[in-house]
Amino acid sequence: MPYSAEHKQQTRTRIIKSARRLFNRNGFADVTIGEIMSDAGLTHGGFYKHFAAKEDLYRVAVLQFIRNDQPEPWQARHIDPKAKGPDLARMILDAYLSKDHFKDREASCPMIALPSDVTRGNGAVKQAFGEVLEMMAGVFAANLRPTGQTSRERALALVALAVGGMVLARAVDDKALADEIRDCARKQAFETSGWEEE
Amino acid sequence: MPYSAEHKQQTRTRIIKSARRLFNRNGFADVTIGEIMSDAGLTHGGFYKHFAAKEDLYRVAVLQFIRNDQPEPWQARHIDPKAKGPDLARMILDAYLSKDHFKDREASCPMIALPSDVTRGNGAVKQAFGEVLEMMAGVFAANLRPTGQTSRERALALVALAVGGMVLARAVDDKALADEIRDCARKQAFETSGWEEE
DNA sequence: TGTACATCAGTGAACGCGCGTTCACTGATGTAC
DNA sequence: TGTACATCAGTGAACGCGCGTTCACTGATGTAC
Repeated sequence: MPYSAEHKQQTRTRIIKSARRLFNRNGFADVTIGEIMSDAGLTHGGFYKHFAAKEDLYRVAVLQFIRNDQPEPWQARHIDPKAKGPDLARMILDAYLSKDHFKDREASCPMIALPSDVTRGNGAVKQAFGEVLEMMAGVFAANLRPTGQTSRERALALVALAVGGMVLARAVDDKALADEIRDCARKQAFETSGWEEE
Repeated sequence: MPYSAEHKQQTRTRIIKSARRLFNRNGFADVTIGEIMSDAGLTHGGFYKHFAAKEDLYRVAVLQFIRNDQPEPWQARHIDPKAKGPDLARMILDAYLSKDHFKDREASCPMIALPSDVTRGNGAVKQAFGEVLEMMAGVFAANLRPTGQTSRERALALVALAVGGMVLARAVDDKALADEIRDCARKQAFETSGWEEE
């Protein structure tokens, strides 16, 4: 066997990381395979030794966010890895609506960076998107006390509120307005969840 | 003067309308000038008698969509033009989170159809985006009783919840999940606003 | 009124370019002996 | 230990295609006389 067993896997991981950053920043259409491979320190031709097509990599790149075992900087700054239960849920919400997350486009959650791209994407990509959503909703639901609505219902609404707040904040020109939206979404999210704000 | 004075203006308007619908559905990159012109009943070459470049039309089409004060079908079906106050606010929320709006991609709110495109777009488009947001938040705020938070704070959170719910519903593959998200966002929105659900 | 003319919206072939993808090749590596 | 070999990740030229854009042309129209 030429090259060690992990060699190809490592290269593949490098490509995915570059892809995720570039797709996150510029969307699917405005990133070329050449750019991604060059960012990963390779040439464009080798791409097809790792992926069948550009769309294939796109799907994997979206999933990289939840498959990634290393927390992004904006997560690490707000989430204590030892935390559990409502504490963990509160920290995840806190990180999600943080200014750190707002600013770090390349490493941000794909639900914020790529919603309209994914909407127009193929089934596989949308399915990957759904997985991200379900994972976040799952953590929330596990730590909500049901009120009039079930905990899942409130968890999904909470995800919608957090994602919507961040998407709008990013799409707006006025920085003060962006902060205001993010802040209002955060306040309402803590009000709805009942988790104690720090 | 060949052709009547309005002739060119009418053609231009026809191109913009076609462009708006197609961009809304497919985004900037995946719509060709040929498609737009063909949709408007013309051939691609004539495009440059009306616009300097594709990007120019994109800007105009998005702005026209945003400034359009004629209600779309999905709005007309849920909003009584004579309604005022909390009734109107409730109807707007109802229309926004409706299945009609969900399905009508071509005429839907740009905050749902184009968020990531606009995020990567220029200042003029982002500013117009902010105008829609403020208009929607304004109607909500005027009809909310302040609780712990000001009515503006809750209004912005309400917009975030509605937009987030719709964006996520659209980006997901599973139709049942899409309906579920939309439903949860709706329930939470009515819970938060205090307006009576129909 | 009719006719010659000027204008310019609209046509469609053509061009240049960049992209995704393919492919023959290279060369670094692990294995066999 | 050294050497011949097989493998296959990675290279980079090339291909095909579709797109935005250009351009010489057409023909419908309003105007001049």
